[in-house]
Amino acid sequence: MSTEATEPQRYVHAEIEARWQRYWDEHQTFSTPARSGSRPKKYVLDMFPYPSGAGLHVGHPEGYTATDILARFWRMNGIDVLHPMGWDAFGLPAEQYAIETGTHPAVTTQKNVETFRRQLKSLGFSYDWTREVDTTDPAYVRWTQWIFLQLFHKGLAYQDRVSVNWCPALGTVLANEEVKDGLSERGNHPVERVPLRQWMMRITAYADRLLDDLSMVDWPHGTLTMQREWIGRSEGARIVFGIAGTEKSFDVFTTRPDTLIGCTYCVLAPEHPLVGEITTAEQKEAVQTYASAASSRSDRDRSSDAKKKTGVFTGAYAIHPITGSQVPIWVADYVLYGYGTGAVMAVPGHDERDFEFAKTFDLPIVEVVSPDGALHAPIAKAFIDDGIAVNSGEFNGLSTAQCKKAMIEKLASLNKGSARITYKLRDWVFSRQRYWGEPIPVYFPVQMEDANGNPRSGDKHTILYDQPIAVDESELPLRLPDLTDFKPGQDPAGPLARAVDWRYFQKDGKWYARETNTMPQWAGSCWYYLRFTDPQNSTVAWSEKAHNDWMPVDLYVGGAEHAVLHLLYSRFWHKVLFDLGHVKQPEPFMKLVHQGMILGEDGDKMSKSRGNVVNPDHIVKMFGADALRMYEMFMGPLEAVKPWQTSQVSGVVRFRDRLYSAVLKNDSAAVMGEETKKLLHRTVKKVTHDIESMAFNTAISQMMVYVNHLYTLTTIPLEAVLPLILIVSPFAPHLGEELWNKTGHSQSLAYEPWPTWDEALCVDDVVEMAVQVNGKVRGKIQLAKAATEEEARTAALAVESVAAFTQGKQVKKFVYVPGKIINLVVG
RNA sequence: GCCGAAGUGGCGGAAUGGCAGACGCGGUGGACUCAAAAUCCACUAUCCGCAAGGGUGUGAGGGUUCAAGUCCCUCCUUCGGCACCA
Repeated sequence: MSTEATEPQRYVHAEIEARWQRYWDEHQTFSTPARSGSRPKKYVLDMFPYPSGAGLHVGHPEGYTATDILARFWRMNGIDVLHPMGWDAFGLPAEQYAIETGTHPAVTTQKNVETFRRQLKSLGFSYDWTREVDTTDPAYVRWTQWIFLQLFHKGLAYQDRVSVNWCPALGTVLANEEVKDGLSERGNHPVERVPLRQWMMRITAYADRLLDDLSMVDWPHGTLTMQREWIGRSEGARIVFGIAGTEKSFDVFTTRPDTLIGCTYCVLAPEHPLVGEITTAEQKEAVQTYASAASSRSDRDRSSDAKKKTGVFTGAYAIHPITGSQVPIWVADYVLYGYGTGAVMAVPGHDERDFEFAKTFDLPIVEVVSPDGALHAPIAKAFIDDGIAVNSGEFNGLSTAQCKKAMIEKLASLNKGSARITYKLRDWVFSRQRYWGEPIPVYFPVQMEDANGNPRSGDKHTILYDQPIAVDESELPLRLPDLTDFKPGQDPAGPLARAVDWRYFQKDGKWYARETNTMPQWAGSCWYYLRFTDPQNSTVAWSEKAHNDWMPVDLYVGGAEHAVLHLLYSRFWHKVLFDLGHVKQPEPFMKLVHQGMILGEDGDKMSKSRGNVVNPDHIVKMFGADALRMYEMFMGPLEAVKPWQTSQVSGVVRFRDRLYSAVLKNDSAAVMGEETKKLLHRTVKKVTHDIESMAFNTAISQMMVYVNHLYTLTTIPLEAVLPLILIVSPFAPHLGEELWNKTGHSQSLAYEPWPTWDEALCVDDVVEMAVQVNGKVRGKIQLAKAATEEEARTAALAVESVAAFTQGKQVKKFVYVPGKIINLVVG
């Protein structure tokens, strides 16, 4: 026999990985099983990507590898797994590219999807590719529009004129969170505030349920907090203030009704409709100037110089609902029109902002809550904590909690107020003035000036936006018209307004106009997890059976950047669908995990401009898909933010190659020694537990320990490596399949039962224990776990290195924790 | 400012209150080789010491405990999120 023949073969990743990927494709290894009901299921979901032109980024495979490991692990545990992938493919970049080059967004999208699919396939993920969905596919859009209509029919989708962030350069409205310092987050174009007709989603109707049902899900603590904060429920009171000399009144919202007696002035938001009505002639000019200046500034600008308080007196006075005294009414932009009632009662003694404002404009400050019941005038700073009511007449002496209650009762009896709950959460601006989104399936009657006119040829007409008509479900999907010019233009109606043949149509001799706004990118991602259960269904969005088979999502993995918006919008739609009976659980995502961001080698966020982007194609080519997968899992805890280091990849490459050649050296006749057997069982146990708790880095480390041990053996028994092949396979599936095949198996290991362990082999009867003297390790002993305290003491004192420190001293205390530690306290 | 997460060798990181630094990268030495690469083996927190051994050490300072990276208090730094929410 030649030396070459006995030399273990090298692991040629390019050839082996391509071969197994082909095998999985040809054998449909990962097609989703038909559910019979007798086996448990797991729905393992990744946040699907936006297929950008830049292709996959090393950040993507991090979460995808984590879910793939669990999907493969659960299959091997006899669980039916749904593990799909798709594309969140509407969005601004494709449209921007279309504007620049004239290439249709559908063409760009298709090309990008192909790149993403090829790249994901090259990583060996066990997705069921027959379930792929694409949010831009008319067969998908159809059902997004269908869900919109359900919301519309329930009165949850409505039109309103709202002051929005209009970006003329992008020709679209941006969400507050998409605007940074008066510029658009994408492209840095200037943004202005203008009132526009918009489609809104009444998410506020679901505020309490969105808040309460967070108790039903297993999500990261921080994400739950962020959602709660975003909803921002706050309990307080609505209080009515009359306006002196008129019949008019206004409501304020306060969380501190107990401080009402200390109210020395009121403040209206500049946008408040009463401002124009109550301002006196002398103050008119100043107020108008102030209000118009405030309205032209963005929310962000208005809040950026929050420290400096500005405002103008209206000349009008409000009547205090309890004392009947008159307090001045001011206008100031620290009061937000969009929150509460857009008006506040100012209690400078007990609110920091009111205090600053009162100081600036020399308004009176009264103490009505005291920390100790005594009086402290003048007050040096606002006392905002709970205390005891003072200077409050009949309420004096009450605690803050008692006083709140008493004040609300008093107000109610006077018909001047009531308990009230307010939310920070606002309704969702749902329309976009863009081309590349789902058309909103609504149309409006058109009134022609000349009854024989044709709106398509520009004859004068009026669109009756207040009479929206839903497109009939049978006509869905309402497709986008083909355009060649995607430029946004001046018209806030968006590019679709130019497709006049599409926009205007006749029915029964009357003209109608389609809605030219489109849906936001969130729409498609709000319900894709439902479509994955039944992606090809052409009669319903998903069948009841498909829903029952797979919902809810058991594990959802994605970036923390979606902690609020995507997850909140998605939960909102889900709850609406729940109320309509289309889904059966109130919450869609049971367990949520955020993978941490992967930074560049320089420790900065990866970005093209920094030039620190790592392309997964390059890593796969150099080291192989299994190496990339294992490296990303070995880098550190999944949730942690961590820097990429290409030099570290060689560690997992060596591990893979050592494992490969150790297995190939196996001897089927050899029997495991006791030490090997114990370590194998412990390794299987630890890897199993670590996968379940998603501690992939320590699972890999344990397998490395085991492989290192195999290298100390002169012969490696086959029985010592078979379980190893199985437990490494979720991490390195190509390696697993190759070795499973080379150890005489003709079938894929994808459904091979997961190895078990013998607990008895995982515990030692005799352990090495450290012996401490005054907390410092001074020696080691071998001791039975069952040893008595007396045996332990004798053994410990017999150790020479220990005796050196106890010599001539008295043992004041003897600490013995069996199997853990011995500590001699001497003095 | 508020909320959240985190600070451990040269680097990534590990450690149910019980021997800090598993595992990996890098480094040093050795084996193999004509030589190199690859591979294999050993060592590798730091200070004093020829060694045996000892001292110090988990962002800083206190505390609880026989015992603290881990629990408590004060502070510093970094990252992420929110930001006049009445």
